[in-house]
Amino acid sequence: MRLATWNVNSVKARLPRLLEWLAATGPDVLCLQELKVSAGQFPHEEITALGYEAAVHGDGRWNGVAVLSRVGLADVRTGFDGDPGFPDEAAQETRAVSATCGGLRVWSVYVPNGRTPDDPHYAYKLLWLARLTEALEREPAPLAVCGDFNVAPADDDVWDPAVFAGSTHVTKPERDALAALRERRGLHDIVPRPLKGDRPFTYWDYRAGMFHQNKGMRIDLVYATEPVPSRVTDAYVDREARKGKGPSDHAPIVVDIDL
DNA sequence: ATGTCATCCAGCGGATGA
Repeated sequence: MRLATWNVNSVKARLPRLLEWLAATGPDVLCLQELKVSAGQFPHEEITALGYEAAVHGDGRWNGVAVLSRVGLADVRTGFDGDPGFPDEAAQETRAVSATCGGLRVWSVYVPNGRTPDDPHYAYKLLWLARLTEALEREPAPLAVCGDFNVAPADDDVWDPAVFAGSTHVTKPERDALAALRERRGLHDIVPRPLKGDRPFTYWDYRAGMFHQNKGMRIDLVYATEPVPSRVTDAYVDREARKGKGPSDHAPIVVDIDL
């Protein structure tokens, strides 16, 4: 199985590149984040034409996630029990969707950004991760949780730790929340190889030539329970998809698994 | 690093979020 995840930063703006990438790369399952469309506006026709079914959770301008599959799409669930919402429980955002694809339970998640550690969105981010952890404990195996976690798990996962000192994505509470999520459900971090450079960054800010200088971050992650990690035959960040005209600011991760 | 991008609402630019 070829499993992939990609924050496309608007499925509408990225559609030509997404379709081209799907045809060229041929993932069996693709998790998408930051669709920025309602479920009704999702380009189902174009995706279906390439042989994929899509489970979509989106409500408009922000967020939005999907699971695309060409190996079956069953037991689709949008959101999860305990999703805290912001600014209150009732204002749930479209940040998680899950489905069973070819025997694998797959989640596509878009963790809240957090903005700054003193912002209410930061507390929301930590609560959201805690509630996600609880929801994942109720999920069957084998399980893969893929997406934009908006946390760099270690200092090596940012281009210069000094630049990020004290800012969101690298704080201890965020990293602890991520570690708890992994440990409580037995999830393993499937670290992809970079196609260039020594570290598998997945995100580079649009500004200041950050991609060109490889000043990136590893904030998109693929977590999976055994036996998936021990059956990975290859995993890489497709930095080619970050190049050229009109890219997302994130690159896809591609994982090949001999299930 | 704060150099861009996408979106919305209102209307061709500013606010918002990342």
